[in-house]
Amino acid sequence: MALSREQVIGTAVDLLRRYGLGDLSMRRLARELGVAPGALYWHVANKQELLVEVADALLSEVPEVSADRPPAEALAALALAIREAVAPVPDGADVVALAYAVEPGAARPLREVTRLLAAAGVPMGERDHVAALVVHHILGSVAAQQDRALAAAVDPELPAPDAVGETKAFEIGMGVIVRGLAAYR
Amino acid sequence: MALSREQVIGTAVDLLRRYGLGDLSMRRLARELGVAPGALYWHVANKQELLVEVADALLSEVPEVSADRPPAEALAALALAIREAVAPVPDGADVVALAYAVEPGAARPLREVTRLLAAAGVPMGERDHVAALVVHHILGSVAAQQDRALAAAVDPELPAPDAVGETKAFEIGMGVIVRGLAAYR
DNA sequence: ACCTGAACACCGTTCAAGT
DNA sequence: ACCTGAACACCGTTCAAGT
Repeated sequence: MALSREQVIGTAVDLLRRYGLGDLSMRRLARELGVAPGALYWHVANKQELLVEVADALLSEVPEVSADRPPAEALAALALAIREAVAPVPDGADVVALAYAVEPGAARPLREVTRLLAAAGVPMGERDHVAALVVHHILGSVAAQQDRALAAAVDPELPAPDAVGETKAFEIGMGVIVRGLAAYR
Repeated sequence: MALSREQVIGTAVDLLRRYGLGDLSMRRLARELGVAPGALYWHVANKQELLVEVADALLSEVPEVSADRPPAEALAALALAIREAVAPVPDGADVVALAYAVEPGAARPLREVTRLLAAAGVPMGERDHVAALVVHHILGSVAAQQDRALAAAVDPELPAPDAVGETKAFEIGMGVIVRGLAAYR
């Protein structure tokens, strides 16, 4: 049976989950699928397009946030949920950051951030920029954690990041943002 | 005369300033210096170490912030200064983000962020995490701007980012953080 | 329509051997 | 001490030619 675009993206997600971005090359992906490297270019235009699709796949797993809470609280919960979807995937933050840079509003959970900011009283002209702050905090914090995990794997002298501590650190920053939003009410 | 480590780093900075990360390869750098690729490895351990040094060089240009202002105001000025040092260098945000991940406190301006947060009343255990929020906002915002600039260069349909608007967008996010810090006083 | 084979123009890193 | 030459094990992308 012929290769499909979904199959290409799905295997790319698997490869990322298992080995990280370093092993997600077009050639390695082709080998995994049992085809020649050139075959992939019938299904995706290039590697960048593939990575955007991979990021969308990761973010599609973020659960929808319940609407019956105060917006600031819902925002904190959503940020945590995005974090939890991206953090366990090696280099997940880098991949999502690339996709967000290319098209900020492509993935549903990221659009939801903007929607909650609207509900929190952030005016139109500022919404997207505050959303960017929230997204950069999520991705920056996850990327830093993942870099530390990588460094600890290479050099056993270094301490491995502990998940609870990292989440706490993230929430401290998120708290500053949420308190900063109070001024909009 | 023999090659020096400073010469290697300096030429790497030049290459980054002129052509971006895509053209800052060890082989291209060696060609620029008129040596064989292997020669570089006498002066730097590997490419990652080189990039950390490049990031330090970029950040060393950030002017010191005057101490006679209220800390929150000084922090906003410092953030803007860091932004202005990194933004004109293609892929500058990526390079500095890598260095910050490897050793967060290595560069002076980044340590200064933490110092100003202390002055703003942020307690010890939270300082580094709020500093991370500020740094991620700076680097995330610059990286997004640089990605848009790249996209516009490739596809002339897309609008080129305008520097004034980008700075305004950055300051909106920075304003949220600064107001969030007021709770610590 | 979908894929192969082969090529093009690259990478980072290592290391014996030279000066 | 410092560098060359040459190799190793890779990259992303293109494209004529095949089925």
